[in-house]
Amino acid sequence: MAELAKALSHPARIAILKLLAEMDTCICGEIVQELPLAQSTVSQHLKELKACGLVQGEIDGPRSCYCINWDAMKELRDSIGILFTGLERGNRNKCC
Amino acid sequence: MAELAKALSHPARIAILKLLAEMDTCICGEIVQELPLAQSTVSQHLKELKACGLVQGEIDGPRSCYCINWDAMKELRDSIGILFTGLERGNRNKCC
DNA sequence: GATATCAATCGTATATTTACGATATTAGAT
DNA sequence: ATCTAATATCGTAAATATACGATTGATATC
Repeated sequence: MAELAKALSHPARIAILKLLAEMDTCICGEIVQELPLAQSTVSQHLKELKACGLVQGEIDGPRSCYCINWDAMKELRDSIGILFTGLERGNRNKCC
Repeated sequence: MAELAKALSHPARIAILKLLAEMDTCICGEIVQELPLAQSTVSQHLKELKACGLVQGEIDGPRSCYCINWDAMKELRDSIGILFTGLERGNRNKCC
């Protein structure tokens, strides 16, 4: 879980995930155009997102096609959900 | 949001949050006992969790009392939720 | 006031992350 | 076969994160 959270711990990667989530077409280097980062840097972030499973990649001719792995996103949401069980119970603290 | 995610990006901090969420009493140095880390390290993690608002602290005599800030947790859940709108729509990808 | 306890902070060594330019790789176009 | 465009990878510098021991600070107890 910490691993998945780490993927979300950088603004650039969140921006990438948002882009992929919004565009239904799985863009590739269009991401580079949208972000103020070098191509190699974006490629590196995409690699990390792919490594932890949050996105999938497909080599489509000379260009690459990335898209969100919604199953992994579901897992992420569920695992984070554990932390919020207290919210549903309306937990209040004894002190603080 | 990246800032909050970063707080969750380390196993020790997740462990601390879980401890605080489970025990209704706001423990302090008991956390040190539960984790295989030095006191100073735990203190540092607590400081980070406090800095991003996920936990609150109170100095109670010679000891410190920490507890979860449930409002901040709610915000975290909501902000992360943005990424999952596609899940509710049953999003499927065009490719990959 | 001296002492003990709990926790925060400091200093520091090591590891990891981040970003970039340069280079390599791949496949379509000429 | 060559050239071009889109990406991935490599090498590397700078910044940040992590962990620890040592020290400091605060408060209760003797």
